[in-house]
Amino acid sequence: MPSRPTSTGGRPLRADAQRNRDRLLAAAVRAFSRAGATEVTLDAIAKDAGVGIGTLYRHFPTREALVEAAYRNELARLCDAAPELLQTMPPDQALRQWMDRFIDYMTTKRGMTDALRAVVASGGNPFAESHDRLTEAVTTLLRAGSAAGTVRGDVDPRDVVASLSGVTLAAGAPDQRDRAGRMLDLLLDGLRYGA
Amino acid sequence: MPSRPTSTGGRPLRADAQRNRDRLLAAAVRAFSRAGATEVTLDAIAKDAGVGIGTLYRHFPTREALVEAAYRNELARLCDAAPELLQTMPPDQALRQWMDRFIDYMTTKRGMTDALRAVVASGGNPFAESHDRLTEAVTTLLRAGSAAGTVRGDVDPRDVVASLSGVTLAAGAPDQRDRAGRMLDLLLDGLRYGA
DNA sequence: ATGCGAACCGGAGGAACCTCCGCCTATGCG
DNA sequence: CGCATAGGCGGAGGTTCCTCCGGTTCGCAT
Repeated sequence: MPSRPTSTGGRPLRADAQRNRDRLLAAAVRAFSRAGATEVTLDAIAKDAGVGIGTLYRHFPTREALVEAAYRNELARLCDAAPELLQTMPPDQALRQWMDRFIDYMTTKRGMTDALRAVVASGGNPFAESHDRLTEAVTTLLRAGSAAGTVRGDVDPRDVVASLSGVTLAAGAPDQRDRAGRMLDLLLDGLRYGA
Repeated sequence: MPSRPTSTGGRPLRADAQRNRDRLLAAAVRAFSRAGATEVTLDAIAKDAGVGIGTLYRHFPTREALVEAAYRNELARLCDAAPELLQTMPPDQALRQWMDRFIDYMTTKRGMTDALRAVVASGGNPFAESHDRLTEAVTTLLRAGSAAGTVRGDVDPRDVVASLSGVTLAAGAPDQRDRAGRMLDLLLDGLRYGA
């Protein structure tokens, strides 16, 4: 089973298509880490990757899609941290810590919020992967808390993911980090209420 | 004290400027109620108002500014409803009801979310008015709840406003109305926790 | 009425976005 | 190996955004 190189399923990409896709992604990561993801022109990325603008749009129909794909790896690592946190501290603390990291990550990677909106808004196709991972991580944390009796058990993890993204979208600017923190406090209190 | 016609303070606008401003606003309201605020070109609004595009941009530097100004009246009415609600039901119910209305309003007026982001994000100049009114309404509701003992008293109303906008931004699509409702539940539980 | 400076008007124009479609090439088959 | 074709390539061009500045108008003081 030699790894299906394409991302969204379907039949494997043609060799040239795959090459171009990789180049685009590489160029995007380069560009995004140099400047905020919002202030990079897609034309520039396409040129840097050595492909036409049309090719970029075929692979990534929207700017958000490109950003999401560029950061997918790091986002996955963040999700992987959830089980690890649970091994070193009580569930409710782990939940809080993980959420803090999430916010930190989102506010750091400027332009990530663009992608986040898409990830959360669409149960749709292209973002399903990241969306599922996020939901999975939150589910794990919630279950552990519920089992320990420190978090109520009647909450849909997807609502929590949406709330998290709400915090990011509403207070995602780096200079509002403390407000985001207080919003997390509120959310966590809600998750504890009656538990 | 014959009413200062300009919106953001400073000296009153010159007569022609005021006239153009009014025309622009009228054209914007017309356009926004015909189609979603996101899919109207600013050039079209300017033309409809009979002014140059430059004039539009001078009065409303961003699309959000225009949207916010266009809806300011209705938003104010929403805020005015807070005290009235308090006279007909217990504070925590009033709070909930008011939040529901808020979400309804935001999801109805397509394109309003664009403005909302700006309203909340910036303590800055042009949105100060709406931001203050919103905060004021929430403060009223929170205080009443706190006095009645059904809402905790140690919460900054601005954080609640931000959370509300978070709900809108993350679940503002009309087909996610039920999710938004559950997110409100969570928020309200957080506001009750330990109260 | 008249003159003057401050403030406003308007649209030309450059930048970015995104679509659309004719050309080209990788891939599989005879 | 040579051909047919599905599928990918790329960039010209229409659209919208937003800025910038020369010309005009307003409002006040005289």
